[in-house]
Amino acid sequence: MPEITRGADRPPGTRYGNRPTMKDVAARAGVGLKTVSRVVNGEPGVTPDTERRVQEAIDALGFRRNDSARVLRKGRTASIGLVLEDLADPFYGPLSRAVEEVARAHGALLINGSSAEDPEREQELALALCARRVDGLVVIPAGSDHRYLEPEIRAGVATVFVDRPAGRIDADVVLSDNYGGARDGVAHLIAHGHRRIGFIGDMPRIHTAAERLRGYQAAMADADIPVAEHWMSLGATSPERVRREAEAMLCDRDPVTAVFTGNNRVTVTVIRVLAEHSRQVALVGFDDIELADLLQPGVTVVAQDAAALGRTAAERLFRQLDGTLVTPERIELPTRLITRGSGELSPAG
Amino acid sequence: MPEITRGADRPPGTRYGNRPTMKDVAARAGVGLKTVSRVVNGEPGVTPDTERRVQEAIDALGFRRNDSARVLRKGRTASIGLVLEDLADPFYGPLSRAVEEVARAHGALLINGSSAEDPEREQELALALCARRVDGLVVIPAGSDHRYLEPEIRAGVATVFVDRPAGRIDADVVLSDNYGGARDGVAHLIAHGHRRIGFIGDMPRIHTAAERLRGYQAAMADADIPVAEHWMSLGATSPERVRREAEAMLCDRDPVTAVFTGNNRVTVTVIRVLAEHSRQVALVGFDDIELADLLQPGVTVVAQDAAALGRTAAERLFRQLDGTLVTPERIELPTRLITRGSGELSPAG
DNA sequence: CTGAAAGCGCTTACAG
DNA sequence: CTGAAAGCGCTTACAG
Repeated sequence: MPEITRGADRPPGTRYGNRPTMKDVAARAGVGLKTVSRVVNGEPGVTPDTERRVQEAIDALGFRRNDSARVLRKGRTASIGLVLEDLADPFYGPLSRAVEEVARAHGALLINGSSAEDPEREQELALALCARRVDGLVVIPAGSDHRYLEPEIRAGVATVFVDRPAGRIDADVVLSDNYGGARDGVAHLIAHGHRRIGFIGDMPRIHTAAERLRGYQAAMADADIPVAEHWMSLGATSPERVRREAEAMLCDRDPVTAVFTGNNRVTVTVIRVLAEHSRQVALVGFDDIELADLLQPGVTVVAQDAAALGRTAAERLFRQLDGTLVTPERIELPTRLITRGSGELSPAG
Repeated sequence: MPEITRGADRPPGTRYGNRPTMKDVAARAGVGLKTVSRVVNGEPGVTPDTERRVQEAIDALGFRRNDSARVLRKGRTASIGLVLEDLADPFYGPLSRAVEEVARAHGALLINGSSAEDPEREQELALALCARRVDGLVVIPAGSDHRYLEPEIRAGVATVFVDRPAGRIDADVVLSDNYGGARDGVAHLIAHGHRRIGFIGDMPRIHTAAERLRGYQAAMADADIPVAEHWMSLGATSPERVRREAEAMLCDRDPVTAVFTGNNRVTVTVIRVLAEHSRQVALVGFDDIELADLLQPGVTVVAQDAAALGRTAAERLFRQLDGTLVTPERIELPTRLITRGSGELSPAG
């Protein structure tokens, strides 16, 4: 096993000082710098013999082109940034993967960052990515004011917002039909005889949460059902809060017979609460969840297509970079109601 | 709304050509380049008055330092790469997030890439990241020969392998105790009276799959239970194959009374098969899965701590970069048996 | 077919 | 306290 030299053994600040450069390759092959560049980049105009000599020098020295230097000269970095809420959330995994696949198809790398739903952290991250001169940015907004990105967009950073709209700037946005999905989900509960329906969602400043609540309210209004204030609860999706709210709605003097949950995290907690509850309560949740079909009853959901959101956004990003796209648009992807049992329970008593 | 200039309106190849540089700021503020650099980097030795003038020029021009250029001069890029199998897999989300958090604490960005379990793609990705001169690389290996990374490691790229060991090179490795976890899980089934226990796992070339099979075999041997060849199945984790194998084991003339599943994807499919099956069959799965506690029966699992794997690996990576770490080590994190019902069923008949 | 010079946007090392 | 020159490792534009 060859001794592997670690950072510690090298003079500080010269991590790559011992890396061979094109200059080293040129010297060894006895050719000019530009000729090495030609060989490395597969450009034409090099005799087979010269090419062979250069290639030998490359192999002997273990040369690998420094793309950072290349980037500085070329302008484009062939990398894009993705700012999302939390990579660990099962909703963002597929979205992120979809963005990555599109990036890969365009020869670009993907830099990921989690904002943890903190607007300041979102901004810090997005601007750090711009400082690295990513070619484009896919942002799932945590904040509601994105004017800080205007100079970057003007300087040529392609930008697409996903899942939630951009705040106070005109930009490409790819969303799910949150309003329509929630409205359909709640209408489904109403169609099964429910009138006392609770809504538990995420913090009201999050666009998707507000839109889904609006959908709930529209469905209730369409059916002429007056909504009690305490049937609606927006706030942090921590299990503690959701549990408290769900229990309150269920044990009220005036208990709900069905609950519509505003996202996957809320749904999971409410399922737990309902499992401990004696009376059967209907449930429809926004976002699909794994194994939803195997629970008793199966969980009826309004599913959005996370991968499609990511794919659509990334494709628009690269079309911006192509110059094919000029006018910002708002794209809305449909949701899908998947019935599995929990949403088809009729009101008890 | 101000007109936003898109890529299309700019001469090709000069995306950032219109970005102000330190030189522009210097000219506008009437100072030298180095003075701008001092202000931008918060270095001492600038009069308050000069600093103010420079700051004004920065704001007026909308200057943002080009970190790509900075990196070229400084040596370190303050970015690390993570090569994993699939960002969309619920196991890798938390792992990835944990790596990101550690990177963030060290002021570094994270570039993610999915190998899709393809050794060639792993290599291509890892080398592309090296060409970008990431400071370090966290790799969840798809391949079994990582000698291609030797020149990079020698050149100073910190490297840590996670989840599976490196192949044919000496490097830091952070693993779960796959062997011990599987052995304990199978021993748990044996303790509940099972002797006919099936094992369905991932492809044998994947280290974790092989180790878990070894754990299964050890537990069976410890209990003096001879293992029939057709009780063990390693292969692709596609639902089709897993379903076929599970059904074969269950409907055999000599059916198993319990199944040990080798990872989360296999577990999910086997749960589906068992749900359709008339006879109750015990199940213990490797990897925890969401909502496992809410199924009927709850799913007993051998859980690994994905976040801890990521955190541990990333921390070692930065310790390599500090120079605090010199000798490659193999770290094994414990697994945890979580009993929820399915693993405590006794053999039927 | 080949290469010397200039430059990408910064930082380093040094001199005033 | 301040700045001119050189250089990081490439590519571009040009000349031979």
